[in-house]
Amino acid sequence: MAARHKFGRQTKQLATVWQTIKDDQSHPTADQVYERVRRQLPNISLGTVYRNLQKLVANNRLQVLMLGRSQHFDPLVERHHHLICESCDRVFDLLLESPGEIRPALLPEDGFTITAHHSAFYGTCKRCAS
Amino acid sequence: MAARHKFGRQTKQLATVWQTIKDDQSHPTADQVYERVRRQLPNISLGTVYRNLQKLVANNRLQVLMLGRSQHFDPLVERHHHLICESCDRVFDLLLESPGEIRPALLPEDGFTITAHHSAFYGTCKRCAS
DNA sequence: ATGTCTGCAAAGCTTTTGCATCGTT
DNA sequence: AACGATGCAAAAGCTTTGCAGACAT
Repeated sequence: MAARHKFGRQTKQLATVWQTIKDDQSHPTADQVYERVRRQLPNISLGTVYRNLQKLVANNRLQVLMLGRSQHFDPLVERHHHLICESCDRVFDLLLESPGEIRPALLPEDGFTITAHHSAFYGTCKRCAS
Repeated sequence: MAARHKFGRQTKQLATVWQTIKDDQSHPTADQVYERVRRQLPNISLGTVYRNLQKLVANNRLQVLMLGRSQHFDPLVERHHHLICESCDRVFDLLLESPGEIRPALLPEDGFTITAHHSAFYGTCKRCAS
């Protein structure tokens, strides 16, 4: 009944996954996290990495970004958007000045050229609200 | 070398896929298109549906929207955004008044409640541009 | 002691692909 | 006749899951 129950048990696998990703700005995939964590815990399994990443997402310590066919994990959980280079596939965080207002100064290295964008709005439709 | 070469051959599979989706606003997945097309061409294969959908995308007759783990196809190819009901998973098109300006009047049935949104901007980073 | 978490491997789901054959041009 | 498209089935890529044993509390 202690507060930490909601986070489940403290295992070295979970701790290592978190340590590996908490300051990472490269938006790694589960597999990339697996490869890095493996250097410290050679016996960890990919399934465990997935389960721990899910747990961190459920506890709001990570955000998931779906790109192509894979999930990318982002320790920046405040609402923000993404800049995706179609040439090297790197992903940059794009912070907002105020809701809906983009801060151009944060375009990476001041040199990102935007050629397309897409926005998705999530919520509840009229039919489901009633 | 005729102009129609760029569209490839005219097969009844391609024609049926197109007829099935061209006026559809429900953003069906490949599998949903397959199920509908199958009612007219019972022997069509899922692989053929995928190949024809790809062809229509390549010819700019369809747009792809990645949601969760699946591709959704949209015959509305002008730049627009999406409204996704998290309760029933329906997807609504959201047109723009001018680039970057959302037209609230188009919120489906005037009754869609937005709780979250995410934007992705695509382009070229400084490193790749040089 | 209890029940959660782990490693392993198998299965799942969506999408792609190899190949022999069919059908358009 | 030529070669692009099809059907079938297998494979691929990513993620989830069943299970028996290990571990945290």
